[in-house]
Amino acid sequence: MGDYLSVLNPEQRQAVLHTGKPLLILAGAGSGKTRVITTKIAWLIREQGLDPRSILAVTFTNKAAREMSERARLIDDRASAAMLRTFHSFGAWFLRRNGTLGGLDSGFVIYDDDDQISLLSGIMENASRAEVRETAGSISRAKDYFLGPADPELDRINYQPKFRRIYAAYEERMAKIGNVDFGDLIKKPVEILRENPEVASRFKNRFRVIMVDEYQDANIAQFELLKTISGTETYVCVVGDDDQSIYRFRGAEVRNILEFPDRFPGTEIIRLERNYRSTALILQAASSVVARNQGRLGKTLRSEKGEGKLPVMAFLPDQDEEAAYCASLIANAVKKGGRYDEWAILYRTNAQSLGFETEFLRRGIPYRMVGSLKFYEREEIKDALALLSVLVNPRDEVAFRRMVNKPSRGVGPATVDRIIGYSEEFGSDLLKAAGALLPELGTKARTGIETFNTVLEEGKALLAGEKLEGKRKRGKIRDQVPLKETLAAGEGLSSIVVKLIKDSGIADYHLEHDEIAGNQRLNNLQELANAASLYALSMEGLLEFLEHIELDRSLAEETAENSKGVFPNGTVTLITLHNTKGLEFKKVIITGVEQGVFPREDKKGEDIEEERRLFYVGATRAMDELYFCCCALRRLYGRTTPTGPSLFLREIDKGGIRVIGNAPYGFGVGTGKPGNRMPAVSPGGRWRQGDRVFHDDHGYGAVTGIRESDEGPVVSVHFDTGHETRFLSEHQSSRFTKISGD
DNA sequence: CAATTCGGGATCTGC
DNA sequence: TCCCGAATTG
Repeated sequence: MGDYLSVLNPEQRQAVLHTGKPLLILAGAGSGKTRVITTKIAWLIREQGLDPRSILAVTFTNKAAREMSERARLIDDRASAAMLRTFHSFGAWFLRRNGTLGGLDSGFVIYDDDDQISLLSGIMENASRAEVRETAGSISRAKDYFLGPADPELDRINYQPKFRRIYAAYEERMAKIGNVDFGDLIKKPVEILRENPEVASRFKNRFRVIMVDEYQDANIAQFELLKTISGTETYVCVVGDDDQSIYRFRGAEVRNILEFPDRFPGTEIIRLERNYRSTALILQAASSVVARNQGRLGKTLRSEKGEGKLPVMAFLPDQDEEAAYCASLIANAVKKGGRYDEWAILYRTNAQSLGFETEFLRRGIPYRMVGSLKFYEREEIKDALALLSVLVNPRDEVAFRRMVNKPSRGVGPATVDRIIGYSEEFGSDLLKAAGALLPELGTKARTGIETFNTVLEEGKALLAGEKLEGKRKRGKIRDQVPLKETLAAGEGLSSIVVKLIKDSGIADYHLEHDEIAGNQRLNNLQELANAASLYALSMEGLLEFLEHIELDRSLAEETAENSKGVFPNGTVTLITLHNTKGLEFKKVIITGVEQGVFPREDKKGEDIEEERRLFYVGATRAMDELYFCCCALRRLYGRTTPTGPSLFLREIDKGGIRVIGNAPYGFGVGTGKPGNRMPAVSPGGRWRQGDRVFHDDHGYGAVTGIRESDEGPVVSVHFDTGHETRFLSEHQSSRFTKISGD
């Protein structure tokens, strides 16, 4: 037996060697599940003589898919022929080949949330922005649950009677356009497979082994997809951890993992409970919180690393101090010989990253931000992508609307509506409809449409004629471009990206429109062109490029990161808690662990359980050191609000942590070091008699007293208007702003 | 049609 | 606080 098996512990080996019945691997954080999956793939090929092409491994993120592919290949090269994809990319792959069975042309573009909202706002004409957003969310959720507009159960998603009608209209519109949204990437394949048993059996025969990673994040539609492509002979193996299910908000269904044994009869379960990543004290802190959840299978993680250092709970006055504290921790550690890349700063929402960025820039601490680089959400990038979308799919109403009059070409909304109404006669082809409508338009609109059409036609010609005259044409185009040297066409597909953004005037538009960031915007467009250079200059290449962008937003991050230069000690990672899934760091600081921030104020019931799992995920990223930061004041929505320690901090075993700074009154701990007391905390936490306060309704006032009650400290306030009030410092503090005192 | 102003809402989380 | 869309204005 190969020595690649000897590095496994008994449970891992058991999981790798398991065959026959369906298998559910319950893998705690840091228990080596990726190693198990990759080893299993290699083992199946090597020892079981399986054709790699008959193995399908599904993950949720592209990062995970890439990592898995690399690691499997390291053990056995043939693993590269196995199909390793995310659920969504598998769906897209399926639809490109079999979409016609469901009335879908293979040249579809994937709509993201914004596009979805744009499309929907055309249907819900009088609705507010928020309402459209909400409805778009409902439609996505419905698709996650595999519910169509006619489904009786649809009420559970959105009980409004009109929702069905809107959902149906949306589907109809989308079908006419010939594109798909994220939900369709899962839902449509299932529908096609159900309606075409011969296709389904082809898949059931092709895939002898199907593995699903992070199974706790699967939604109902994804479960259905798994069901429809796995036959009686297919070996199904799912790996997951119910404690790490953090995507309920987008339809993930923990029940999938809880009920897996029922849905796949004969399932065997293997638990991986040895944790190789974190110290025992870190696991203890993480587990003591997640253990409060009701709906969980329950498992005991044991550390293989020894007790380690006490996790730290740092209480800080405000978010500026929080950033300063983190910066000092890191700077000191690096001074002692540590590396920047040992550290990660975790936060609940992207908005929290700003303070750290400022502080790190000021102190010269190198950092990188993961995930939040909303590169593809930038206006100029979306514009360029919309142009490319119209090129591959001239029925793309959303993209057409966005770009036909941008920059302004005298094509007003009335004209656009006419074109769209007229497009029926041209199989919804908007470019053809616009062309046909030309004679009826005024001079301004006519020249505008002509320009737009010409740009796209030339683009199309460039795509189609590449083999014959690609080189010659490229030269010519470069000459006619008015713009400075800033945008350079490179290899392959990048030439067409550059051509479109120049000729359409979008590059100039952004350069001039935004005096401050104009150049940056141009750089971003260049970045997009650079990314495109990896793809072939053809329709297929363009489709691949667009699909990659929609499904894997990390693409631009990597290029942007490379240009930053090399740091000898690496960079600190700034990252949202959600984005840390699957990652690990030596030292982790979880920031903003305050009630109202994490968990957010509006979370309760099952949502709180999900936040707890998120806490668990974050804490178990840490290998050696773990810190929690909790501020007494935080600026939220531009307003400074008093905040209290998160529920989760209260749930941690106080024996297993070290406290730094002033824990609020009633928190249950003094200061970390006995005998070295910090100044006594005031009753009522941050409130003291004599403090000046401000209240939105009553204006200015002063704290007149604090007394204890069953529910915690009660603060009395006398307003300058004469009005008297009392509030529970614990719960209602957020309505009062302290303006003096300390 | 573009520039300016005003007011309200937003910040979750992400394939 | 900031950003975006709608309304207002030139």
